[in-house]
Amino acid sequence: MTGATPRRTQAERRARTRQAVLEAAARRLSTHGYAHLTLDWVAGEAGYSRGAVYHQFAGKEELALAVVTWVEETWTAEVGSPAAEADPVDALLTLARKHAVFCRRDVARVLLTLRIEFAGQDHPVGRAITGIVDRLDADCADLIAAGRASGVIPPGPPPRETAAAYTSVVEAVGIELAGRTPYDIELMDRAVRGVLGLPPTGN
Amino acid sequence: MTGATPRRTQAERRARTRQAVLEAAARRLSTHGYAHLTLDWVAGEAGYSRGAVYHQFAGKEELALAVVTWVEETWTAEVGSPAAEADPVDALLTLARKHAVFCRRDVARVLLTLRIEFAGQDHPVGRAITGIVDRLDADCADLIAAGRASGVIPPGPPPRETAAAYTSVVEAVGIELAGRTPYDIELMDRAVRGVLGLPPTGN
DNA sequence: TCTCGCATGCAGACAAGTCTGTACGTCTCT
DNA sequence: AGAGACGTACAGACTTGTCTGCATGCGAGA
Repeated sequence: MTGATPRRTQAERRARTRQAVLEAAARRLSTHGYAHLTLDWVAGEAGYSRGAVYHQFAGKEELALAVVTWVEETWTAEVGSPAAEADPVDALLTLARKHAVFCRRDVARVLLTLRIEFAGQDHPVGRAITGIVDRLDADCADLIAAGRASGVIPPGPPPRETAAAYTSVVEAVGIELAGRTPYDIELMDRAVRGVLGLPPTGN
Repeated sequence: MTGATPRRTQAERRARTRQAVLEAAARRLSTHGYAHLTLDWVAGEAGYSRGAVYHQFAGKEELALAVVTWVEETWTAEVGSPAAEADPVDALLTLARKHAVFCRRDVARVLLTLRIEFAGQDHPVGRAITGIVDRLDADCADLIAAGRASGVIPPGPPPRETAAAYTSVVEAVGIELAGRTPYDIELMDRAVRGVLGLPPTGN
């Protein structure tokens, strides 16, 4: 029995189930949000029952938090880390472009959807999202301040406000133009350059 | 005898109740979304019971739709109409600035919240929102095309995509920097100019 | 102007549906 | 055979929508 037999180890079986549930939940969260996320739908979509979901995750909230950390790790690997360059301008422009590419996937909406849904509330999922966004905002503010200090970024509003505008613009353009290649990247570039005060055609 | 006297006509009484319910629902929708909107909370916040809400509106969905049309009318009066100018560039820049001012109010988030919540679904409330947004997108696309034709807006991606980027940027910056005067308007200007391909400092 | 009958605004109780979380049984792997 | 993965039945909580009853405003007639 060496062929495609469903002969799996317990750990592999568990990991496979967990991943299937995680992806189904991410897909549902990105389009319907947390409130409309029913564990019955997630389990069925993943090919299991609710019992399996509860065996893998403590509950609905834990599942959503797992999705958030999973998406964040994916985002950091594909967007955040590649954009860690020396030059602040390059870093900010690269981050924006990479994010536009990242948004071509359906799960990219998860963070935006949950952030909007839990804005102004005190919920563990909302806190996780704001923690991620706040860190990103702070990093971008530092980059902007450094760029202003070295002269590669023209002066303007305070770094915190400029960074807030930068991240919100990156998020919005990425989601709104998701998949409309190649205009998603071009318009992302335009918007970011505008916020930072850079000249239109610098590439 | 304007507030203390409970001697009011029926029509006035009805209008007062309806407005109180409408405002409470708008506040809740902007921060918690449709799914977390409980009629019990709305009624209590407005100073009535659920029976009053059901007497004024056919149900939860009708209430949300009424909030949407109310917010849209307010937005059109304060943002859309004042921005109807002859010059496309002035119209787009004025619209963005007026929207930044509009976003300083708490109910401004309603359209964004509901749009995100019902994205990718088939729901009457979602359809109402997308209808509003689509009309605005189309109008902005026409403005951009006209501006390109007359030469006041430099060439770039197709008007539809540029308009989508424009509206999403206006929405995002307005919400994210709501109230941070005067940087909300300045960064709104920067972002919009960037999307349209206009030079940074033209004011 | 007073009063009576009707319509309307509004509150509370009730029924029905939905979802979460838990308990327990079954099957598969070690 | 024991342990873990998974399915199913059940209880509890929450919300929507409806229905009934009471209070208040409005118009007609004496």
